[in-house]
Order: sequence, then C-alpha cells, then structure tokens
Amino acid sequence: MQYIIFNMGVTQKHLFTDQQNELAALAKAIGHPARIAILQHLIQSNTCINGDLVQEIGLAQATISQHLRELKEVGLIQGTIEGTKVSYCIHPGKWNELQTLFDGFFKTFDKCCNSSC
Amino acid sequence: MQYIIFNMGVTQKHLFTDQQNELAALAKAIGHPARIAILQHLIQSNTCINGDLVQEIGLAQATISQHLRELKEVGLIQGTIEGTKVSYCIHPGKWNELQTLFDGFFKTFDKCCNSSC
DNA sequence: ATTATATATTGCAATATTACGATTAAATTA
DNA sequence: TAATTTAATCGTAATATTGCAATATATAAT
Repeated sequence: MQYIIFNMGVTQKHLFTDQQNELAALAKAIGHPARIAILQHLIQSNTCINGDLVQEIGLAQATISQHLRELKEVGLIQGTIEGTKVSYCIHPGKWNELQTLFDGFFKTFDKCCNSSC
Repeated sequence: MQYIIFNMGVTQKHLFTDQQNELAALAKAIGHPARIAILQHLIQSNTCINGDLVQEIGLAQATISQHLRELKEVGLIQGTIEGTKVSYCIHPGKWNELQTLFDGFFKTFDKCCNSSC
C-alpha cells in the first residue's frame, strides 16, 4: 500500500534557501522572450495596455494577458484599471530589487581568480 | 485536409529579436533554484564534480547531471574530463556576457522617470 | 437598454520541464 | 582481466508552460 511515491515534475524548493528561490523565480519570470518584450515596451512607453502589446508583439490577446499575469504575480509590473482598459507599468521597487539581487549574484564571481577547468 | 494547425506549447521565437531570445534563454537557464545553487557552489569552490553537487544539494545524480547539461548548453559552465570524473567550472566569457546583457537591460529603466500607473 | 470595447478567465492541445531509477559508457584500480 | 568509480543517457511519470479560441466580465458609448 503506497502513500506517496514522490512529487514528480515539481521543483523541490525546500532544498534551497529563500534567496535562491526568489532569484530563480525572478529569472524564470523574465525567462521568456515575450515577457522580455513586454518589459522593454513598458519601459519605453512608460505605460501601456494589453491591446498595445498584442499589436506590438503579435501573440493572441489571451496569451499576452497570461504573460502579464505572470509578471504581475512576481511583482515586476502593476496594473491600474482605467475604464475598460488596464494600464500596466513597471513596479519600480521590485525592479530595483531585481537589479540588486542579480548584481549581487553576478559580483560573487570574481574574474581575477582564474576559473578554469 | 489539414497541414498545420499551429505549434502548440512552443515558444514563438521568430516573433522576437535575437537579443530578446538570448536574454530570455540565459534568464531561463538560471531560472531554477538548483541551477542557482550549482552556480553558487561552482563560484565558491572554483571547480567541482557532479558527485559534490549531489551531496551538497540533495537531488539525485541524474537530476544534477541534467541541470549541469542545461547550464553547459547555454554556455555558462564548461566541463573537463579528468579520469572518471568531470570537473566543472564557470565559463568566464559567458558569465561576463550574462552580466553585460542583464546590466544593459536593467539600466534601460530609468528610475528618475516616475513610472506609475 | 443595447451595443461596443477591452481584458480576464476557461478549456483545451501540445510541448517542455522536473525528477528519479536503471542502464550504459569510460576510465581507474586491484 | 575483473571490479570499482563516476558521470551521462534512457525511460518513465507527473507537473508546468505555451498558445489560442471561446466565453465571461465589466465599463463606456449610443
């Protein structure tokens, strides 16, 4: 009689620190070209709506909406309802956190110490 | 008679620039806590082998091997065969490219321009 | 009230990812 | 040569992701 085999297909987050999980979650969020494109367009135009991105990128409305939700869930963007539209923009605080976390991670590798193998 | 419906479940890379795809691919590669942990351990110990990481992280040998392959495929690490072991280390050039690409991306958002919505 | 506009959600199909055991491959050691 | 060590690959199971059409929801305009 079997109770649990093990969690197949699921990331074993408990093996890692909160910082490792957070860094990975942020990296994963920007780990799709559509979400990179969305962020770049938001940065350029300050704010924009779903429909703009559908035009700009060329994916279906539902698909863009889904990508926006993922970026929102990780906190990198925020949306404000304006009539029938929703105005999206970068969340400056989270963007700063993203930058700081990644910078810190990158800097831990000191290029002067020859890392060869 | 139907030839192509469309590519379900597959990222539509042709919609994006090479730079967007490259940035996303690198972000995706570090978008898993196990791969973050592997990179951090490589940075700390300069080089290490599969078995070390299995001990350190606590995932199965095959799983660590798979994560190592993903990091190798994107070019962030390299492996050198040494007897029965394979010594892994960071690829300094690619690490530098990673850093430069992300830095450039982060900087395009200028915090002074109030991005609110 | 009805129609138009815009986005979110649901449902579905297909591929991708995560994880592990078992096996294979390749070099080292006894 | 045979046994040991180490890592890669194969096979499999389960979940996650990607993408779209269709539908639902909610506000604005007629």
